[in-house]
Amino acid sequence: MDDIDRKIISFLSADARRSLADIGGNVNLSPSSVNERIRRLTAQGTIRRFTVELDPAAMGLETLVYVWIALHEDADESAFRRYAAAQAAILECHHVTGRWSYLVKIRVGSPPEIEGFLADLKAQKFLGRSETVIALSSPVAGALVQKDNS
Amino acid sequence: MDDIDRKIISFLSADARRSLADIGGNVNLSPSSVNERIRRLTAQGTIRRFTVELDPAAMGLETLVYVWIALHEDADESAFRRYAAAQAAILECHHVTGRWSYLVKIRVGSPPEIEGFLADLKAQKFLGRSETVIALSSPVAGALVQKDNS
DNA sequence: CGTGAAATCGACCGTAG
DNA sequence: CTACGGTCGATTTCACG
Repeated sequence: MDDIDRKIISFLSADARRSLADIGGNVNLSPSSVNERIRRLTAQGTIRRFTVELDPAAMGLETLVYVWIALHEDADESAFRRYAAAQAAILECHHVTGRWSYLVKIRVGSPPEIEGFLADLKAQKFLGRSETVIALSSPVAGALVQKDNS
Repeated sequence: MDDIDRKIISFLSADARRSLADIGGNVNLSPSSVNERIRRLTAQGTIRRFTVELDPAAMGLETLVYVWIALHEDADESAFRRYAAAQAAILECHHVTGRWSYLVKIRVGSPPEIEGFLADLKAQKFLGRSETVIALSSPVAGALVQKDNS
């Protein structure tokens, strides 16, 4: 991982379809050398995948919500993790320090859908207490990328 | 936005380098038709960009942190938004409902670096109160994609 | 890491439904 | 308005120096 690798990653982040020749011109390397570096970065997992960033509104996911969760005291924690991974609406789920045990980030079409999400969590007996925080606007939005289901 | 568009987006999400012919074979369309649809999805902004998903550890960003922020009472809110957008460590910044005004998601190399981040926020006179939450592990991690600085 | 050849791919056209 | 097939230039890829 040298400086050239970082530059290549930066170029690919901005536009993953730029040609090897184009990238090579910017880092003073031949197309095949750039190709070899990308191949290596991908093979060793530094680059996880080539993907597309999507517009949440166009995907019908305009409402961004964070839910703090304290698990029900006899909830199966690994079952909860599997549940979280399988739910399409759950973009992130983190085990966190502080008063709550999990922080879950979800995207839904509109605020009323939050209720169904919480109801399902409750029906699965995972939920102890929770606190819901809705994002009103996002000065820094974060990329919307579909979950990796591999 | 029909069902074929959604399938194409799903294929591109999993691997944005798949050939038009390959995708076309899976959705029963000719390569040029697939190309036309991707071109349209990109032009209308549904696909924002082609990019790469990165391994946080390989990028030296193993520590994921959420910071709740209540702005200093005479902080310039739009200046804060510009600051947030410019900070490389800030992956997301949302104006939220509830007791706090902003929720900020950052990634740093290690926990000690959080202190510097908070100190800078304070030095800029943005910070009223704050509460820091560290992610211990992430059952559903969320894609790491470099910020779009366009 | 660079060069050059070969295979593959994507961009563009006219045309058709 | 969207899909198709064919052509051409560009791009990736591979063996070799």
